[in-house]
Amino acid sequence: MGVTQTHLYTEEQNEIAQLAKAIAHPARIAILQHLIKTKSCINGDLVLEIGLAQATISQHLRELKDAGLIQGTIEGTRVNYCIDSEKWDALKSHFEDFFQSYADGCGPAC
Amino acid sequence: MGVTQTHLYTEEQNEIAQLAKAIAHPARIAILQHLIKTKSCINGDLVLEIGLAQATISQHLRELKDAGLIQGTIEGTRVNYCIDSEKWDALKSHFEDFFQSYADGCGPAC
DNA sequence: TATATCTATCGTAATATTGCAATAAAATAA
DNA sequence: TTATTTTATTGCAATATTACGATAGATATA
Repeated sequence: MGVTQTHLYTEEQNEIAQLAKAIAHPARIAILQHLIKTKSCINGDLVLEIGLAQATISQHLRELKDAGLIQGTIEGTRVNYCIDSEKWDALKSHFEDFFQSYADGCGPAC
Repeated sequence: MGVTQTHLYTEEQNEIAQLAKAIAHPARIAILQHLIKTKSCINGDLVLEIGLAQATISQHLRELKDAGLIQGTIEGTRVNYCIDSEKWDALKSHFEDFFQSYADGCGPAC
């Protein structure tokens, strides 16, 4: 128990859910918005910007990285993170399709 | 520890994250897609459609209800659930705005 | 080389989520 | 009234997430 039974669902359902989970934390939303605003940033910036510990920010960054939403390039002692535009577009169109599937309002039974 | 520090973030960031969390499970995606397809359905249908126990489905339905994404109307011994179109549109435009904010690709540092 | 800076990882604690059996609650049917 | 049907709730176990201090690793600077 306690573990999501992914085999019960379609690949699409699992993928949408996984992408949603990647952005299902306000710190990760804040990180993405900051990345969008500055177009590149480092872990240290985020520690000041957001009020979390360095280890926690690093953990959130890795989750976004694992989801493929961001990329990090090492620059000296720092790391420049930025949005992965391909994955971002994939996420975007996935959600657009999902939202688009509901268009005609509620059925007669409601 | 272990609890999300919502006070660190803007209301918008918390709201997007919360809505994302509501759809961050394949069972809930499957439920929403089924609701969209049939335009109304009941818990029992979903138990057959998805392979989860009745209690588990009921739990997921409540999470979607708590998020405001679905409504349930009692019909005899059954409950007709359907999408809440207002909240759906709110979710949609929230995500659209979020995705739209990233448009010009990666900055010079990447 | 020694020190400082920046990020990742490890270990740990607290809390949340997922899933199900058992049971309760509420309405219908016999 | 007494089943029957359908959904919600409770209680529990397993797993996942969130957060942070301590520490390791890697690079730059004195």
